[in-house]
Amino acid sequence: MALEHAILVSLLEKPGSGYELARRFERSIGYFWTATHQQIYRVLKRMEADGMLAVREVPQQGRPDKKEYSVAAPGRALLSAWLHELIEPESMRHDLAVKIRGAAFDDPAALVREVERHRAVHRDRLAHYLAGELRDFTGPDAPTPLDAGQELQHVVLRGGIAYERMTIAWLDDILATLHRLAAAPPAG
Amino acid sequence: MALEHAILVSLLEKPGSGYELARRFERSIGYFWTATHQQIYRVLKRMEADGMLAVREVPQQGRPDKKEYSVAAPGRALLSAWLHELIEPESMRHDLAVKIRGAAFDDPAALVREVERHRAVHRDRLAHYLAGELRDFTGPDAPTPLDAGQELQHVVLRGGIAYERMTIAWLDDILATLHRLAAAPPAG
DNA sequence: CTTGCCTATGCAACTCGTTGCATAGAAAGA
DNA sequence: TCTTTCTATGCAACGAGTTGCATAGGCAAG
Repeated sequence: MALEHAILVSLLEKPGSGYELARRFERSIGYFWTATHQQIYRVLKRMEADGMLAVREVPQQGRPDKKEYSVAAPGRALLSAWLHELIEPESMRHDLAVKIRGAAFDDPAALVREVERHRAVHRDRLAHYLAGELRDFTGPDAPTPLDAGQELQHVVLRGGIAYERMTIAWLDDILATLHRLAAAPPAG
Repeated sequence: MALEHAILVSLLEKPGSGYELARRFERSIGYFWTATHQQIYRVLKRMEADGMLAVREVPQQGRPDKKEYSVAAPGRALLSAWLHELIEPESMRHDLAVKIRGAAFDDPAALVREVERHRAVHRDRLAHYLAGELRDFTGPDAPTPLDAGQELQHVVLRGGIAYERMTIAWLDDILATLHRLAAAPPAG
């Protein structure tokens, strides 16, 4: 159950509403975790009922009121306990890999456009991460020196960058393989 | 719902029982997808009821009988339809990244052992993948030339290898960052 | 001879995560 | 003016995935 923990971290970094959290999960936190607003609202409600979070109703002008959540002491203790637990390393979980192995029983060439589409998405993500890195950590407008929290955010972002670069190189490898198979005589 | 598709691919590569599938999901298929035996049994039962799979009772000596599943024509059509669909690229989803950002609100140094543990797991996985690559694709006992299915399995395995290498490099980056933070004065 | 592991299948209960839908006021563009 | 988009929250239903437990014979180590 890591969504709880991701929410705690995000709210410690900055308190906010469910809606704001959902947008963060499309951006910085979403580099390594995704969640829809329904999931977030549901978990926020449960965590608040359990005393992990505090809520504050914030009236707004020209837009609906919001509920601003922040981390209460028990929530902080929960996060701390989790940080000291050992968690299992995760695997890749790529639908695309299933498709590629499945293509052996169908038409491999039909996958080319799909792989190219994925490549474009990952290329855009990489560009987005690199722009964020320049803006927040390595560019002229970035704070110097970085504090511990920023250093930790930066190393996570570097992970996202490395992941996208690796993925793009792999997708290129897949495309080269598909083209080789399409060019070669179809028997073995 | 990709577990269905992963099962179809695995059964097309070789028919087998739920138990055998569960073990494959710990190995080759598990490079990029995981599933427990309960999940697999449940999905197999549903897919068989839907006519996607055929079952054959296989009596065995010295061990319990097993149900050997194989892909029926509708299952093959289902897989083919999925292969021609466009799927969304996935994100990383690393618990560890959440922990690292959370460490800013706790003790960063306490994460060192956890990161080192993950590094050891990924190092072992990489060694395992490289051994498999040598055995099945690049070594002297590998078939030459590879057929299309083997080429596709190889490119998926290369993805796993690239992923593990990238992950190990990132974990080293994290360790270096944690040591730097521990050595530096704790203020900003 | 007892404990634990391997093969083999399965139920029950639960949480996690997705999809579709609904509400509702404000702003911006066609 | 009409439609779309943005902010903001939420329900209902379903499917995906996890955890604990149960059964049951064979095999091997202590």
